[in-house]
Amino acid sequence: MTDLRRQQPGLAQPSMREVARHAGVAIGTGANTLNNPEKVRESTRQRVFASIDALGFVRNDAARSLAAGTSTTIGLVLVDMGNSFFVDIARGAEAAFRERGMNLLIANSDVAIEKQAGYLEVFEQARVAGILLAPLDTRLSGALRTKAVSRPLVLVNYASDDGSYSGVVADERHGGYLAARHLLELGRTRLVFAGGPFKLQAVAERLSGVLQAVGETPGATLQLVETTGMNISHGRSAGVQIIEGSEPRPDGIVAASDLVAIGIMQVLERSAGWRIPADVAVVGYDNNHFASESTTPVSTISQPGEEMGRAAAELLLEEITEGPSVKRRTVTLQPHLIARRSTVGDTERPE
Amino acid sequence: MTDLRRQQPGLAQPSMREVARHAGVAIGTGANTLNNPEKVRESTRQRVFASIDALGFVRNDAARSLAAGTSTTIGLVLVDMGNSFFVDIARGAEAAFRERGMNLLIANSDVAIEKQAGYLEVFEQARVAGILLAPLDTRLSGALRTKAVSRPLVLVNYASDDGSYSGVVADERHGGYLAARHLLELGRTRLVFAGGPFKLQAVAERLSGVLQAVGETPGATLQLVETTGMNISHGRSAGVQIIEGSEPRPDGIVAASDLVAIGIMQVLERSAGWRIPADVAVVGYDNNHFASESTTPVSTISQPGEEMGRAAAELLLEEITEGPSVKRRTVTLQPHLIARRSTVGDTERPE
DNA sequence: GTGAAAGCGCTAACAG
DNA sequence: CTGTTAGCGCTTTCAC
Repeated sequence: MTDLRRQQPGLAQPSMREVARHAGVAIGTGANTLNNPEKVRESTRQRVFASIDALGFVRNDAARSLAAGTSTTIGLVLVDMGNSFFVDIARGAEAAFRERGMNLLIANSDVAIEKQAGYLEVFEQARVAGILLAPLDTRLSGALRTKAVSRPLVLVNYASDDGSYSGVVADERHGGYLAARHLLELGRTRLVFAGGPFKLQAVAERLSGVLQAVGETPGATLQLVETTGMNISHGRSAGVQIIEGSEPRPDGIVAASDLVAIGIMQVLERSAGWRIPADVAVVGYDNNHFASESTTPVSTISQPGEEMGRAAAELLLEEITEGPSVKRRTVTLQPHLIARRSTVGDTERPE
Repeated sequence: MTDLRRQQPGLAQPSMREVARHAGVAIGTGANTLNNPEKVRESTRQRVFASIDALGFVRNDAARSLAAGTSTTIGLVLVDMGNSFFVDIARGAEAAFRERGMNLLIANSDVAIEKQAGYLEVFEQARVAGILLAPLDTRLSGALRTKAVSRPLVLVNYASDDGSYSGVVADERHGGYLAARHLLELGRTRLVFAGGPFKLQAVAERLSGVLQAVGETPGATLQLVETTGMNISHGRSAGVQIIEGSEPRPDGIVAASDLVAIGIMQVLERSAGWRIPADVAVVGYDNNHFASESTTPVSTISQPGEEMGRAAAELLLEEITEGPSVKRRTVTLQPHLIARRSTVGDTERPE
């Protein structure tokens, strides 16, 4: 720790044998110093650590995990590192593993199914202690069935269709319900749901929650605007459709993502001069970090990303500890509403 | 590939020995089938692959890398996965390594020096082929000098103070120059530079570029507003300072980050009613993904993140290939200006 | 082409 | 407590 020397990069690493010889002990004692310090006399330990420092020894983890048959690293295959929701998941999982002394290594599959498969195999081959997978919305089955998956594996943001993996998901339906309910409670009755494609499971569930809320409210109506994606540009075209839509004008919009919400708001305000939230209130989804940062902060449904990461980590640790006989299950976490100016106007003061 | 069976998770993995026995060949032949296919007769190879499939064999990479003394994975220690600039770097590096058949594993140090040190050690112990480090702006030296770093290591977004590591950086000074130059060319003469703290190297360099541009322009003036950080809230307080600042009003603002720019814009528009860009034009920095997505898209200096990742990957591959004798160097990449509505108004149509 | 054998660096008994 | 030893699963000569 106090030693500031730096190894010449590329030099051969000293082995435990060399450390042991340098310290004048047997190799087994050297190993015990690292793994079972209580089994080693204080003075011996000091000597060994001194040698470790002096030689710049770094334990070879490939050898360690080969011999011990265990690993202390966890692999996380993330569908999209550019999405703050998944970054939150990673952060939550990392914290949970860190508390157990385990390390989280992340691979970015970048919405490419073959990268996802490739990194799963990398982690398999590395014999990590376990794998966390935040997969693409579609075609998970293909990815997982193509190759043998023999490490403990837990899904995040995806429910295993056949119950063969534990997983953590957010209650999308409830999120949609919350969003619509919020608008209805503000007195809005002519709602629009915008997003898509509807075949995406998450979108379909959010919509079903919206439908439930609308159904519960006499006099409330719902218009559907399906988009081909969930980005800001899709939001813009949804905005155009809304403007050109039938009378009477909607007074509340549930967007299936914050990006869609922002795109819609830009078009409604700029092209049509609609005031937000006076003329129309807008709720987004995801609590993307910029949703609070746009000029009109967007009310949104916040996904419990960090909690989901933590919960997934707990499930995986369970599976690692208890072995394959563990009871597989899916944990559902609740999202919550964050009301901002796009629905409640200036009454809500951005902190 | 065509086999849909799935291993019981947790079952013992078959070894090459078992595969070889199953295929009726010697273990050495099994290894050759995988590593030197040309040395194995076609029919034998087929048999071995069939056994691999049948048994669900997954090569143990710990054993492989221990025996071979080489690895095919690269470690990337990222200071902040939540920052799209660093995500771009990761993406660029990943692509470059992928082309060489290497895998990129990412660790998020999350702006915590001890996590950075911890993950560096994880990668060291794993004997990865090389390490890419996007460190904290400050105190790099401490992190790297505390522990022996013996794997090839290349820095991203940081220049090694003593030239002992290769690295890739963006030309911050030029970025600052571009931002100020843009405002000056639009006829703005009373500029403000907002951001901070100024002791951050990147901020200081951006400022120096701004100073140069202002210095080159007769009649142009510059006012400094130092913030304690680079988030949106810091931008808001900078906005307040600007409003309360001395007459005459500034007509152009260079913010040291997009977040600061957005915070400033929110305050100026909402609290003071200044029109952007009519009264005051604002340039941000970083091209954060939401900069283009806010209601008034923010002109910005775009960091060449992906290119930096690629370049860093190339440097690291060089170092891995040529060994420690390789000539260390720092590659500087140029940022570029993206003009959006916050400076050029509606003449620039957001696509 | 194929097979046998010697480690890679470490862990985990077990014997002193 | 300390030292010895037998592998972990794979790569890699080197004979056959």
